[in-house]
Amino acid sequence: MRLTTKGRYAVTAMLDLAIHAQQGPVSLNDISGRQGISLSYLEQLFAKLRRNELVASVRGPGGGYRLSRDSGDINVADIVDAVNESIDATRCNRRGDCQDGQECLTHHLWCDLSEQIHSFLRSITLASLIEREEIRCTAERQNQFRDNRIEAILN
Amino acid sequence: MRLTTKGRYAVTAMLDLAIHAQQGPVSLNDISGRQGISLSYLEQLFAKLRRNELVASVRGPGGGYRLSRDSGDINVADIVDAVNESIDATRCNRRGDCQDGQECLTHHLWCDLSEQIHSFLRSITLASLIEREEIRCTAERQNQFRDNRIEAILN
DNA sequence: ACAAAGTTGACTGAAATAGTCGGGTATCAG
DNA sequence: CTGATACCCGACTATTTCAGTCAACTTTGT
Repeated sequence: MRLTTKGRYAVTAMLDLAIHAQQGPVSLNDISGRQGISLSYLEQLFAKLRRNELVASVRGPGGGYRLSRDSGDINVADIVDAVNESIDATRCNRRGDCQDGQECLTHHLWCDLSEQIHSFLRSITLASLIEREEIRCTAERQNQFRDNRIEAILN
Repeated sequence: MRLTTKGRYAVTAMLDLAIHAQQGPVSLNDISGRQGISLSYLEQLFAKLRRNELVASVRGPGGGYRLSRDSGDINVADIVDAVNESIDATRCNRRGDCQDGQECLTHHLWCDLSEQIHSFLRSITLASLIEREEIRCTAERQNQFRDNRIEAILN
């Protein structure tokens, strides 16, 4: 089981997308700027998110990505699963053939842990994250930061 | 955050140790045979477990390892932490400087997840694992398997 | 036509994993 | 005393994954 920057970046980017969704499609360039994630890497991640039908793309100028469903219908487990092939804690992918074709001594423990993590992440939707105070603050700060940069470039 | 065979092997080996504890020190050779983990790799893992004072060693013939405290006082989180440096889900190790010295958009989410996983693993002791039906069965099967092998060698 | 944006595939340096190997040292049994 | 058993330790390695880059291409709005 792994949860690395790949999964974390994906969730962060999706949340950024959800926050700025009301202003039409959001380009990866904007997300890259606000969240400090390299554009090329975002492209890789969004290819997977698109294949898993979590986002839809709009090509051409003014294009970008949209959530493919309501932010209340997308949970964190969906996102992590889309980019990390799986966040399973067992070695055998829950098949139970971890040792010589039979269950290893700790098979059930890892199954339980996997279920625990999954149900936790499944219980958290993008919509519920947007509600949170700290996240609204952080998002506000990031917009501010971007505005300052734009101003600096224009002057 | 990672949970790989390193952590899984460590827990499995410690559980094996706990199960066979009443017959004096358990050698890594025995654990290796029963659990299908390479001896050299076990040595690496037990060096860390010993440094974290989860086990104590007895050298010489008839030696092996003992749990350094009661199996009810050793939980799974202790073991995983001893071999994997940490099972933290955040990028910043909870410092909150994940993006340009400030908290990233999803910082609190990963903190919550880390806490969730940790408290789950902390709630499970070796003693409580031994109680479980499936584990008793698996352990019994592994003893059987070993006895068969010994018999085969003797004939 | 041009530029903005997504789409795709190949590539790479660095790190971690999952071990192996070879030599130690302590200690007990005979 | 000697040998076998077991822990102890450091160096080494093949493989995989991560995290990211780069280049070329297609689609589409103005």
